[in-house]
Amino acid sequence: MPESDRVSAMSSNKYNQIYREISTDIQEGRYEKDDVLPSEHRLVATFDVSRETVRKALNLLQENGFIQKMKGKGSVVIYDSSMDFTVSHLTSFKEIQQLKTKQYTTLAVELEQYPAEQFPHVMQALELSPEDRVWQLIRQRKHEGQTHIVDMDYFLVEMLPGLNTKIAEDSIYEYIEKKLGLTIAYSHKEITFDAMTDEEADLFDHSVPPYVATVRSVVHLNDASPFQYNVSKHLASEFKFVDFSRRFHGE
Amino acid sequence: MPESDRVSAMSSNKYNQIYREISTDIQEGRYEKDDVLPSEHRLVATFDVSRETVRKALNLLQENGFIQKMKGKGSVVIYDSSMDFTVSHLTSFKEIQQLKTKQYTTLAVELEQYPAEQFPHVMQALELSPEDRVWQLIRQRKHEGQTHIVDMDYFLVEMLPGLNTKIAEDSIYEYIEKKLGLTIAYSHKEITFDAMTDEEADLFDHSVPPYVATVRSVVHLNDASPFQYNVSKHLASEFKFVDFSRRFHGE
DNA sequence: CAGTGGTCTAGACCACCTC
DNA sequence: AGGTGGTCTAGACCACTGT
Repeated sequence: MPESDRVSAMSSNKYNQIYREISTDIQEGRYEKDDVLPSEHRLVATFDVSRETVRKALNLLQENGFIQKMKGKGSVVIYDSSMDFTVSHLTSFKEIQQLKTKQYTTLAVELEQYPAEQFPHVMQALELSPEDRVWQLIRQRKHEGQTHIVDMDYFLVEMLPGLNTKIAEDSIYEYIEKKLGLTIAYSHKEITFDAMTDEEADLFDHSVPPYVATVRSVVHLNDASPFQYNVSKHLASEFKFVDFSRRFHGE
Repeated sequence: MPESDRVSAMSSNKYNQIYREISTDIQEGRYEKDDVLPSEHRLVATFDVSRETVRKALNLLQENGFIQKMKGKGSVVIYDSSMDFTVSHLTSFKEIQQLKTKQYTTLAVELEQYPAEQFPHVMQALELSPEDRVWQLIRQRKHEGQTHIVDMDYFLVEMLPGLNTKIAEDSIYEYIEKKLGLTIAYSHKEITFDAMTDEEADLFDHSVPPYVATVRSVVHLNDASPFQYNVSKHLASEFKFVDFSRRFHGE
């Protein structure tokens, strides 16, 4: 194999390439809000692919909030690059939200192994036996010296044997996907607002208001196995969650 | 047209029918978590459709959190009917969340027309002119005598000329979709956490904690026009937002 | 009417998993 | 090797939108 085989995680099928090309055009302003994309027929000619392939790309654009397709009219751009997509770190599952504006420094406060039975919620969420060993990782996310987020993460030790505080302070997801070759597929999240406990008040330097937005999530891999249990406590006054949803028309 | 034309909003294309049939089977326990669905080949035979049609149905099931497809293996059910999908009213865009457990009574506190310039945020979100007239609708949602949610809604008057408090206390969405024949397509939501204002404290009967979860959303129709601006204030201690997200693999 | 997107088909080739 | 899902094609017919 003489050529570069370093395509990495870049999906290289045709409809994904078309999706990336058009979404970049939208994000960089070559298409503006309310513009109409070229028709499917025209895109078929432009990209020299079949219509179904073009349609897959357009459906991706629609699902991700870039366009709205309209029968008889065309595909209209609905993404406004001037919109506010600032959002708390943890909601990084949605592409748009990768454009995070705040710079955080991450400090690993604790990284220890425990038997799973110490954390019944984790045991249940990750489908563990009481004697399985889990990492408990606690991290502070600071912005301008102020702790905005406290993350508590739980992983099965045997899946992440080499975890250390350096990795924890860089990017765990990069380690998981690039180094271990695992693929993250989906997650369930729950957001609630809670009064701070005393320990939390310490970690947040006794900020006001004494409330946190709690995001609990279970992250699953490709093979549907639950992989990570995360409890992310956000200083309530700094928390913002942004969501784009499509109406479900199947009932 | 001799036959019943009363198909209403029930999408009657093939892949939607297959989607509904299988999702019902999952929700009613005929498939359980970790079961593997029949293969695409088998479903093609069962439903007597082409493979792409079966695949559209399976993709819908995957997008909506019912299954996870795995290359070489099959489609595994990941939906657990025993899971907690209780959620605050406003997040009703996701199908799963229709199974709301709490019973709310709705009281329309105010329904008045104003010039749009009174509400700059609304004017901007709904792309109105200052002199456009908008409805302001304020509703309390009560559970066991306690106000849990205060909704403030804004609509362009000329789009909803017949709005009245009876409709407001029943279902506005039914009125919009069934009576007016409009189709809701998508929405942007923002969730933040705020201290109550004095007016809000009144509407919430001076509950503790004096904090609310604020969900601001702009709802768009089929033709991409912004239709509704909604600010939903939830008593912080009663608020819970549930999200299912798929990892985006296109970058 | 012509142009648009929505649905559906029958077949092909590939990559992945299990035996 | 045989079964699974992933991608892609070329073509068809339909429903909706505009002129």
